[in-house]
Amino acid sequence: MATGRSHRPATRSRGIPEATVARLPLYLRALTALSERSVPTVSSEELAAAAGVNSAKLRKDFSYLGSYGTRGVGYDVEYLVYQISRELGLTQDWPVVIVGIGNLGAALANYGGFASRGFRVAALLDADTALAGKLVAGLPVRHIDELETIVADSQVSIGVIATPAGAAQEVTDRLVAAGVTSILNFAPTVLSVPDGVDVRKVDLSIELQILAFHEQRKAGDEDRQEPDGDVPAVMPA
Amino acid sequence: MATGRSHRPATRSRGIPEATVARLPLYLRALTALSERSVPTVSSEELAAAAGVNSAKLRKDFSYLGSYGTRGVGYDVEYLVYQISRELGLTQDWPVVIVGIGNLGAALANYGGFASRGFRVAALLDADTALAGKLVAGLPVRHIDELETIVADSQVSIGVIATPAGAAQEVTDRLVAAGVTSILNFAPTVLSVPDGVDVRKVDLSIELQILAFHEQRKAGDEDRQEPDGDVPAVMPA
DNA sequence: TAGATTGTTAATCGATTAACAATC
DNA sequence: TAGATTGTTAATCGATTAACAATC
Repeated sequence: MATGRSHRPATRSRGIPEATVARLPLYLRALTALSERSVPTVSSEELAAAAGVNSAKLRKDFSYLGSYGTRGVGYDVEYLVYQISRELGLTQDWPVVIVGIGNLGAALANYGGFASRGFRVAALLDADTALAGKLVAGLPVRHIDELETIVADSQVSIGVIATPAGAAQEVTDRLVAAGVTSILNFAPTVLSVPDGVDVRKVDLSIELQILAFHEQRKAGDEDRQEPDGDVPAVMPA
Repeated sequence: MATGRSHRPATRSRGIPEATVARLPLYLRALTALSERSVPTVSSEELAAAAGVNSAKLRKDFSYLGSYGTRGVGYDVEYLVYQISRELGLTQDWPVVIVGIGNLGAALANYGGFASRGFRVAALLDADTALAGKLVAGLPVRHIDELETIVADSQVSIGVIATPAGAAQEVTDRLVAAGVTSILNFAPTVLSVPDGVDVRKVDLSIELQILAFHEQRKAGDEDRQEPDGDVPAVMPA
């Protein structure tokens, strides 16, 4: 979660809360849909509904970006799309490499939402020499040994890891050494990285376990009269 | 996020914080690794390091589960594995259906972490009749029209959506109508569900955008002298 | 007993939300 | 002007963290 040094000039008080940053893409998606339907303006209430949050939260979030709305009217859709895109850094091009072109890596390479938002797949890398040259999503798979060259040549700063867990740390180390400073990790491992490198993790198994927890509670509430709270099968009463 | 009614008997004060629930799978994974190496006990400090959190947080988290440690000694690995598994509901079997067997759906079907934690793929479903019968991860793809029967027959309460965004809401409605009460959504859409149904969302595009935001800030700190803060290309100076 | 480490307290921090004055 | 809706305040809630007494 290190965000680098924070010696911001008081341009206009920086520091957008993480929770807000995480919701900006949600707003952007809803706004893009409105834009495609040529809707000119939208109220916080409507937009919040489309994004699945409450409107007070949305207005608070937007207040960190500036005053981009008009009281009594709402927000100009196009203008807000631009402002949020700019704030998120999507007005520039972000070359990414995907490492590990198994089922998941291929799925990611084919994912449409990539290109549409300033992200460009600079290369697909895999350790399996048998894969080299094979086309996935129109791009040739290249060997992992080309990692350093590609990251340097294409100025890649974002890496996506879709390797097995066992390979993830080594790949991370190589990416970081080559100059990558943001990593999206799909491998089920905790990665260690130096300060200044951001890691985000996507973990199917964790999400399912969280669902199971809540699911179990629902079952406990209804079926049986609660499968016995805290006391495990170890103790007498 | 609805967790159903909460008329808990004061068994021993329920209500594990969401943030804690979300970390239990992390601890469990670290503990499982220790268990495989036959490590008998572990301190909060060691386990926290392995899970990538700080030890105060870990001890606080565990305190919600009960007093499963021994002062001066640490935690018994096997016992803790069992307690956390039980708390998460992983001591029972959870049949899940995966809907949408494209690249991503296939990747999910092949994902090993599934079976290892009480999750069992009850069926793979797709709307494409051409896919029907094809084996993916050893299971035949079945037509989406079998959804209702399968959910009922296999007592499926968890559904995984890996369809295109356009199909996700309809699939959700059918899953919910058929009795599914937990949904893991990989489609980039906000789903609406009735109370009592939990939805968790995994969104590649959102994760990348969050990384881009931080990446942009790093670049702004070092390269240029900050790409001009708030004032867009619209205004003069 | 001395050393180690848990479980809990209390302080702090960050996020959410309702309410409403400002203002289009 | 009257109605609508933003932007902001302030209260509340939940999560994090350091510190340490309890206790093995």
